[in-house]
Amino acid sequence: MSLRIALLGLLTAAGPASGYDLTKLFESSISNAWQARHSQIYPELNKMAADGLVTVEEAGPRGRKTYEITAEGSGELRTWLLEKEPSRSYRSEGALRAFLLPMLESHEAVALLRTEAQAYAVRLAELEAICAAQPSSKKSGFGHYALDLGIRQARLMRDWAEETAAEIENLAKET
Amino acid sequence: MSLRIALLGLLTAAGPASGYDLTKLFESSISNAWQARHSQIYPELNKMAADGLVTVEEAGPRGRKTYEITAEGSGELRTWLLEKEPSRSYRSEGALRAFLLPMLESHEAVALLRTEAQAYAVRLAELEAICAAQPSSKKSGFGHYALDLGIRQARLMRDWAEETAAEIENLAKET
DNA sequence: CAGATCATGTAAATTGTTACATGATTCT
DNA sequence: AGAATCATGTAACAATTTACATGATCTG
Repeated sequence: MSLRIALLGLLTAAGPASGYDLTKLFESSISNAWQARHSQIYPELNKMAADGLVTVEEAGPRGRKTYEITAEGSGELRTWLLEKEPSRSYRSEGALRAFLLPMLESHEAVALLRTEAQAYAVRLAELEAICAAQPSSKKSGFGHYALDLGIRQARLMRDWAEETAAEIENLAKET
Repeated sequence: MSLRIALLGLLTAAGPASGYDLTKLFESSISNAWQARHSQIYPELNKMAADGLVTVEEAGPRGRKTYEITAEGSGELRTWLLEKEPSRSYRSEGALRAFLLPMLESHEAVALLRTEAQAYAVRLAELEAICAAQPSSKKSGFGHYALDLGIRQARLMRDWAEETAAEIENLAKET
């Protein structure tokens, strides 16, 4: 379901687009929130067309097909946002690693955490660059809130990894 | 792969356990990091036994089977932690909702965010209660770091939802 | 003894990843 | 002309969810 919602959202935010365009939008615009490969996107778009949520215009060079959201599609999206009970379930390899940290030697755990902190610092810088590049007029456009959330999350992970590394180092020193 | 790792981790943290026990441990201990249903856990344990990562003792009432991690299993877990490049990809319905917020009327978005903030406040309180109940001796045991991370994340979501609701409310007032 | 809980499984459907396959157009 | 990129798809496999199915043991 969420894939379908993400596609409807992108078609709302960016206007008519091809599967190829949407694949790239997944990478550039919404990758903080959801991911999908073209092999999942193309069949889903065809199903959505069959369900009347989008229209297809088969034209353009290289067999390009352009999809456009229909009124029914917009309705579906609104209903999902306003009426569907959100699923807050969460899967994260990073959190799984956090759970397992105590089975490592202190120095191993610290090294792992420092590497994580570094990776999240890089992501944070990337997201902040995107944010800075945004014209202030777009401050409330699509993606703005998701970007803010992504920045907060990257900062959280960086800080958590750094602080936890320091904490474990201190614990190790005491003994 | 991550399911297998989570199971090995739980068997390391909690000692020998049945599939049923592990199903409950997923809910109580590691739900912040990963989730799995019994229908996924039982077959996976059998595969792991076939691969020599755990041993099975078929005994106990009601056909209960007890699984114990082997040296090979521990090795697999350590290798995963220390050598596998972490995947930082992330899927979250909450972030998807954040992306889509601008398509709603201000008052709808604000209502949605306030509900989210409330839900995350509840989760935060639950996690903090678990943390407070923990004896200080367990401060560095399994789950401790994951719990800290979970608390930070719940707080982040609550604050983000609240602040964003306030921001949208202000923007709406200005016009 | 009835209801709750313990305990294990399988099947079908959905979702997501990786790999395979193909051809058109544009750019240098 | 050759390389890069645009553009679409399918197939096989892996992971996950939901539903179906069954029976043992404990508790009041």
